[in-house]
Amino acid sequence: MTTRDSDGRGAAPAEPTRRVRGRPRSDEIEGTILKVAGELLAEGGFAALNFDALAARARCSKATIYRRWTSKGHLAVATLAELPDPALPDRGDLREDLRELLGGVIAIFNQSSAIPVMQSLIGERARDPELADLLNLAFQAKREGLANVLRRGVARGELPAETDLEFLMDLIVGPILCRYLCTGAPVVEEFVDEIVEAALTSFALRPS
Amino acid sequence: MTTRDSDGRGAAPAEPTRRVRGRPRSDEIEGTILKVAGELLAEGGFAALNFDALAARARCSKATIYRRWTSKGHLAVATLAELPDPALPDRGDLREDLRELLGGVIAIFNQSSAIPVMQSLIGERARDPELADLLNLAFQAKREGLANVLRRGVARGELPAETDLEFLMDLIVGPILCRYLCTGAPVVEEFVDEIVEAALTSFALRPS
Amino acid sequence: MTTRDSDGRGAAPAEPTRRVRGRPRSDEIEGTILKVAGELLAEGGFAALNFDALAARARCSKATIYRRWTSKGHLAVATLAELPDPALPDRGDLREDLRELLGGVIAIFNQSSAIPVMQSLIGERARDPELADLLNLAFQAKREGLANVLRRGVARGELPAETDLEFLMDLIVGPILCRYLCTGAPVVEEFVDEIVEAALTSFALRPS
Amino acid sequence: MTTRDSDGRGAAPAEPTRRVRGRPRSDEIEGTILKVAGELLAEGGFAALNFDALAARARCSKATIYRRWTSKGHLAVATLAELPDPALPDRGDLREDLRELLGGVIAIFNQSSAIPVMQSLIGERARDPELADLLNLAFQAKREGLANVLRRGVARGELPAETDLEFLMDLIVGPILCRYLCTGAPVVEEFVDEIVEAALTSFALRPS
DNA sequence: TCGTAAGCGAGACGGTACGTCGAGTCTTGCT
DNA sequence: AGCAAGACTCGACGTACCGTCTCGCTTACGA
Repeated sequence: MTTRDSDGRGAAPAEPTRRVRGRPRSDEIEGTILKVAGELLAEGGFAALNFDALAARARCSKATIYRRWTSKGHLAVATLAELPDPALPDRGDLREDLRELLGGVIAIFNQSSAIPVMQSLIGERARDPELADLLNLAFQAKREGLANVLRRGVARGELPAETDLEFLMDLIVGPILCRYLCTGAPVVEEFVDEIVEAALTSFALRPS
Repeated sequence: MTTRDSDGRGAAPAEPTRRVRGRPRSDEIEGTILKVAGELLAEGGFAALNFDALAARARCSKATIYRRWTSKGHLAVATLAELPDPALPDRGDLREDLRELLGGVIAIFNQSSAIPVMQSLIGERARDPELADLLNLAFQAKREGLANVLRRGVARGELPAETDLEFLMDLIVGPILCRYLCTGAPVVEEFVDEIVEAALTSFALRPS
Repeated sequence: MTTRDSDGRGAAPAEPTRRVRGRPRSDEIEGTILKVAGELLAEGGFAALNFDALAARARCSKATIYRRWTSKGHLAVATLAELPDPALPDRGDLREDLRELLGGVIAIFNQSSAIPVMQSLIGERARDPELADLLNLAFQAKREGLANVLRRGVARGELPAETDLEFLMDLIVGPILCRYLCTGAPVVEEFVDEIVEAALTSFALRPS
Repeated sequence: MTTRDSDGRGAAPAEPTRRVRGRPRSDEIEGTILKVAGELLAEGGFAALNFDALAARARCSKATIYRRWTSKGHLAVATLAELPDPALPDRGDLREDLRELLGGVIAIFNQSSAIPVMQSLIGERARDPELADLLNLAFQAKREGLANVLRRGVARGELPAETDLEFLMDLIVGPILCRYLCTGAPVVEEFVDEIVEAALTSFALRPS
């Protein structure tokens, strides 16, 4: 998800006058910038995401970057959105689905450089409300997979119909984020399993 | 808790020659700096904690600040440590104690400007490992109260003796931090109560 | 005098196949650009002659300008060449002719915005030798009128045949340029008259 | 003559509280900057006077330069002021004195890189009125030597008491500047001698 | 009449310099 | 030795302009 200034008009079907005047922006450059930005972030975290260095390594000019993303934060959010999403499991069992989904998520996080990036972005929230919104959107998107799994659990009768899904998600996601972002403690499969157990114990109708 | 470089208090018994050469440091200035730093942080977050501005408002020189705290991060951690600690409840009931303790904590956080400061500090973790350690210490200190309450619950037989307290604390603290730091959602009494209920449902021997 | 790249006027006699393929350049735009360029120069000097702003105000594209003038300097020289030339006097008396010619010149300069433009162009000489040549041509053209008047003075016997006209022109033009370009002092009729007197005193055979 | 923001208090005798607080500005750096600036100007004219390059070559930071001179123009004027002044001749004869003084001046100019610098500065006059004032002061200072020689000529009776010295100076200096700045023609001893001859023919009481 | 070469508006592009700002350090003279 | 003041280095920031380029459209000649 990039932050082009001219987007978000929302699903215009059969875009008739979509052809804008002037030279179109280069998609290739956009990809290169995101790739290089990801590399820089992986190498040295948010602090290393330096527009001068980025421009030099992407062989483009700073203006070309600023034309697309108005700040380091926006760019970092965009690289975050490039992260792969884990496969959505659907095995017919809530416990199984949760373990698989969360296992996939932490596998992706553990072997990417996304954690320091997220930490830095949280630091930027304080100064840039627009970035905060962007970040919320990104978070929401990431939570959507979890919401789907839980909704299926409700449909299957594994969770009560009146379950407060938002709270349940906080309960599941919170401890993971706490380790990733605050304490820096390792997040492993067993930790996730314990969380799933605790959540199901608290909420599930038939704790198997 | 400041981070004087020449700490080591408590070691020298009967400090007779404690009188060092030269002019002694002014305690008054130290308090002023912390106060002003807190104001700046409250006004504009970590970004507003600018040493030039701070020196000007505290009517001291930058050197005087650096002599005490070696970086912005250290200073911010110090202001965080100035936050009051909630009273440690001990009513003989785990549920009551947890609700009171956590309620006190969120009351303090909700009416201070500590949240953006913590967000910023998490952002700094990525760049400064030394700061990360400092921050961990500060976190640990804050968790100590919770650990005490839980330990008393174990002693009273409300929790199994083999309970993984670290995990339980992650389970309790995680959702709160998740809201404070990531989603920015409000943290109210009801939310805390739900967390306590869920935690006790999962772990308590007699869920009352 | 513009600086079309496809100049070569005057050479081809009876240009039969002069008609090139493709859409011909718009003369109207050319005039508009020169007009707007003159306005910009008058408003803020050479620095204000900004191709982006110029294109916007002339409602044309930058490419259209660059197609005609290869640089800011060339364009500025072109606007300078748009200045009117004073009438060439021929009253049969050198003193009279000089006073009239020079009076006409300073009248034009005083009420145009050409001075800051010339100053800026002199500044560009240092960096762009090609522009320097262009500027020399423009200067030469402006001096030609003066040369004619002086040559008629020689022909009438008012000046010695062996007079170094180049030097005499420097002597006459120098003080005026000195004021216009260096000191910024006002250039009025009396000043010109004094120069003419001094020049004739030094060079004329019969100082009337 | 530098352009320190805090100067011009004018000849306070026995400056008592002249000692300002804080670290004093480094004279050494100031000299280095001026030297390097002169080199850059000599190498590539005003366009090469690039603050980044200058800072790199002078091994100082841009802020240190900006602290002293607020723009390229100011800095260039300062390097101009570093030019040596010719010896003030006083042989008791106006013609001799003028030839020697002007010969000295053109010798200095011809073997320095001051001409393109002056051209560029004239270009900047148009945009920066403050610089224009600075430049006028510098010009005035340079003219002072000539004014002294002429005043002595008046005192000796070689020039009429009522001579308009300002005009006479324009007459002498104008042609030289014209060549240096506008036409780029060489300025040699013979040219200066001709000017002196012409000026004396027009103004001197006893044209020797 | 229709193809095609050039002109055209729009605006993205790589470069380069700008002037500013914040961090952390250093250098004065005074206390 | 601490202190206020303020200069210092370093390096990123975001902006602006230059001169070039790439689009898709328009114009008018010539086949």
